[in-house]
Amino acid sequence: MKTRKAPTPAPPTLLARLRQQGLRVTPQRRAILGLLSAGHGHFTAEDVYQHISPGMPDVSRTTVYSTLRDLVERGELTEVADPGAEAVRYDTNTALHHHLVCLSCHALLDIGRDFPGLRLTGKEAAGYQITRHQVTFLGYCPACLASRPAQPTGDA
Amino acid sequence: MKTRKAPTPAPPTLLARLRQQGLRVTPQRRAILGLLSAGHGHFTAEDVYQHISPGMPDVSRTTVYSTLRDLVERGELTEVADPGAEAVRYDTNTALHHHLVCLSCHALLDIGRDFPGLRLTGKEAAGYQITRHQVTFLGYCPACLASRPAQPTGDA
DNA sequence: TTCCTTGCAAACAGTTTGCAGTCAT
DNA sequence: ATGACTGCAAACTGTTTGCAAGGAA
Repeated sequence: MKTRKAPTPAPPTLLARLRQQGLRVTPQRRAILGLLSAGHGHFTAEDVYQHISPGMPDVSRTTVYSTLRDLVERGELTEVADPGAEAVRYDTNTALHHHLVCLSCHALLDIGRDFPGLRLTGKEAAGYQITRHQVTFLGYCPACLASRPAQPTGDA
Repeated sequence: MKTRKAPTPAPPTLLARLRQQGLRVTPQRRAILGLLSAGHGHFTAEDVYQHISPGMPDVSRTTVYSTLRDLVERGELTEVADPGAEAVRYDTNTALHHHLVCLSCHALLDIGRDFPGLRLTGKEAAGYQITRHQVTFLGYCPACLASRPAQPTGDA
């Protein structure tokens, strides 16, 4: 999709940022980061591996895992909390946002805004230093709703 | 703590509820449910196993896992979402509440109230049937704060 | 008696690690 | 040239499954 356009000056990409942190830019990392930068998605390590394998037959899962871990450590990626999920999913959107998750198929949607009033009292915080908060809406996606015997509309 | 008081009529306990659903009450289940009912905690399967092993040397992890799964399926237990956690943690508090989690040691605190305004617009919900929501506050617990080189107070 | 439940052992999925060769710098 | 990075294979952890014996109803 990106076929040698005019020589635009390279923006301070994820790649550039990592290079500055002393990480070496290898073809594998280039591929992984390229995928992650391509759009805001939620990938599992396996997803990443499958996506880049075609164009890079030699990649190993090991490298994918280690690169993802490096990115998380550097705050360029966050892990998505999803009970019942088989594998860890990584979120390329590190800005404050929330999620809507399907309890059945684990489809994941971003909710790109924050909600006011999500603050704990000093007592509730119990000495914790809170760095962020995350709201997860749980439910059933349209597809799963269609193939289910109608969920009760909720009893609470 | 509960040492044979006056013969109060047995309340509709977890145990009773399960019996009604056709589940058989075995000593193993009695032990597991006893632990879970004892207080509102957050256990991993291994935790449960370790807790009941002393008084019941024959329990197997298999039974613990299968019982926990049954309980989740029946809505008597919920899985706690915690990115970075090694194992699934089960929450005996199925009422609407939220969590405060330590990013370092994964200590988990209940926030026993809801927050107003946590509703998605129809557009945001995108056809999902939302059944519940969950707020997770992430940060560092006092203990981890003490053993860390002072976290930045937060840049946002 | 019936068949749900248990526990063992083996299977599994996701992820991590040890190590020697390779490559970015 | 140097040491970070890679990839293979094996190790590991948490969890699930197959199956025969056992126990609740």
